[in-house]
Amino acid sequence: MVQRTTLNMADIARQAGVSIASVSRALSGAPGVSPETRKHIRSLAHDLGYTVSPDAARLARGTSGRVAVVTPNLSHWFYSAMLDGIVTALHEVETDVLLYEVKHERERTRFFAELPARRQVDALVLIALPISDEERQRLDKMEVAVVMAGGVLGDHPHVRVDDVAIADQAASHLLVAGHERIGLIGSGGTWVLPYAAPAGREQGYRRAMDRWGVPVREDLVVRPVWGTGGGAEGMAQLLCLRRPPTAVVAFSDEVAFGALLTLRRAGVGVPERISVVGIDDHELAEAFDLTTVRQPVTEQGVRAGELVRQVLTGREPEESQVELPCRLVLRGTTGAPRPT
Amino acid sequence: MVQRTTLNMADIARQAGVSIASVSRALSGAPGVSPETRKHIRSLAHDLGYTVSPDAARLARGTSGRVAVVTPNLSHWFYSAMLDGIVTALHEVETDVLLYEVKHERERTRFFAELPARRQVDALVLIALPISDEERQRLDKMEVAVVMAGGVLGDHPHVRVDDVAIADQAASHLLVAGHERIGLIGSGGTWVLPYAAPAGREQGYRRAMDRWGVPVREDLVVRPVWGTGGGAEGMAQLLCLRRPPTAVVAFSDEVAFGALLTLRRAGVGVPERISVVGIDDHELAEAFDLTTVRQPVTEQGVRAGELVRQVLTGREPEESQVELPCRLVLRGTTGAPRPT
DNA sequence: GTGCAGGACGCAAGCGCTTACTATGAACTG
DNA sequence: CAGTTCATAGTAAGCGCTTGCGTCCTGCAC
Repeated sequence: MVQRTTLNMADIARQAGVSIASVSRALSGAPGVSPETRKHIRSLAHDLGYTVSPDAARLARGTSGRVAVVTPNLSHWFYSAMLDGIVTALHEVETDVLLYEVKHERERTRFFAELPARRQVDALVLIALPISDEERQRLDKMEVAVVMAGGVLGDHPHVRVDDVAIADQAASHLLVAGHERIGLIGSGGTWVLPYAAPAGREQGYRRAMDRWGVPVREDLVVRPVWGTGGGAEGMAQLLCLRRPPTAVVAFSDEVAFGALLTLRRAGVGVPERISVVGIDDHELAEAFDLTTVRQPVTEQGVRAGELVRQVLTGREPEESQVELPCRLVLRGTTGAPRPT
Repeated sequence: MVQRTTLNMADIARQAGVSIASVSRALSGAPGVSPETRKHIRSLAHDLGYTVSPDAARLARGTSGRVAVVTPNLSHWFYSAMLDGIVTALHEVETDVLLYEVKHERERTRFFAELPARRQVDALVLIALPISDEERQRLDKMEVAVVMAGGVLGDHPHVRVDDVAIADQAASHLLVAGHERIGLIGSGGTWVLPYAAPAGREQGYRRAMDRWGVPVREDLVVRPVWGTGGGAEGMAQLLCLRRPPTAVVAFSDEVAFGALLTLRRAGVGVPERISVVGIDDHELAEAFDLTTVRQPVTEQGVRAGELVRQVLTGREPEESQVELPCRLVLRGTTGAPRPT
């Protein structure tokens, strides 16, 4: 026997001198109560500090007004900026967010295995999380709506940027400036399931080079592990070459930061000797004075949140596969190649 | 009438040829069912992909196994690293996390006003969120457990670092190296309710100076707005002085990053001409080669998560006011003052 | 053989809501 | 003035679970 501890809908009903049903209707906005009654009940509820129990409501109604957001990582800028957008958008429509972090392969497997337990949510937002076919099938079989933020997942609604185009822009910028020996610090991909971005971005780099008729020198393409450390290492690798590149495209800003660190330590002038362009426009890119191609991360999150809302509202969203534009942000780490 | 869409406990009961009560007991681990029956029911439930509805369980039982985490900001490193720790710790004990972001004063007010609605959670974790007295009282009156992560809140359990000590360490490092003209880039505090860190850190700076008998020159103390931009501006301000400092303590690493940018642009050698020390050990501090005082952020989150668990388990935590140690991380932005 | 303890299980009363259905009376219509 | 209509309000049947209590049965002591 659990001690009754909070106010009840019945308490409100009693005090207002109406039935529980009326209270429910008044509070939920459903029709069937006169404006005055509604107002009276509402103000009473407010004064008493009463609010409808979401759990009971969910049980009775069948939907929870709750959404789960699943992210592979919380402490990295990209994911948290995305999350920020999602939460902001969802907050506006009074939708609660349940947060799940699945860092490792194992956790992911487990998460999807336990997914049925999560039927406490109406929808699932995946932040750039790659999943296996089997997991996708499980998802499809469930009655939750699924939205992908920062990627693609079958026919589910999604929001993302064009990774190929984004890297193409980065490389093109260097090509336009006259660079030819352009390196790429890509990503080693230590994941079991591949994230979409690395492959797409490498492809974009190659596409741009192709278009300009500049052959890709494979020794200028390195793939260290992801992150600042990897960037530093990758850059070091490139510096060891007989003829280092005059410019590099970094797979992401974080990688570029690492590359810049190596260059600074090596006493290599940026952009005099080597130009560096990143991808993402990390919140600290400006502090590094890094030229980069900006992808609107928080906005992607917001859009994803809106997609969720639309899907939940029932009406099929006008446009459920959103692709946001990216654009070059010129700062101080790129310039023309030094005349030989 | 909502269409029954998922499996029911009744479905399982029927198939297993037992009563609903037995299924509930078998699945929840409660006593009262024979080991064989339990096993049978469990495997059946597993095969059918059935899981107990958390909502119904909560309704019937009165507790939700859900915790709300409230943060003023999601996209900044500090908060998301903290969140990361909290989520990780809570994930281990199967506690779901509801996430709330309250960016502005107004949202905060609203959040606390609506708090009763949140009785869907068993506990509340506040990430370094300053709240008003009135709000605190509301909190105290509610039956939720409250844990503060990265700060103090009345007698509630909390995890944090000593901001005074942390800034003291930063300044001392410079003093030991022989600096005397040490600037402070603090924080302007545009918040209505003051965050604890700024004041504490400024105090720590002053304490260290005092201890070394070095008078604080007020013109060397600037308080721009928080963040990288503020840091850049604050540093610029200091550079304008007739005699700029030979070293600066930045209120946080992000501020230090901005300061470094200004110095680089101004062509001022770091640390030859000016040393810079930050506070926090931001995930990118290493990329900036920034000397800083490290505070264990994610770990604070983890500890906060553990506090929640303890509080929820009922047993009063052995130690509910945790203060984690910080330590200087030497990197390349500090050195001895240049001999005059 | 009788009595009793105790384990395994079913019954049924909620938990706090939503909502289909029904009742009531006021406002209209012809 | 009877006959309708319609807005408002109440009744009560669940939603899917937990749990106190009662029942039954087996095993054992006397």
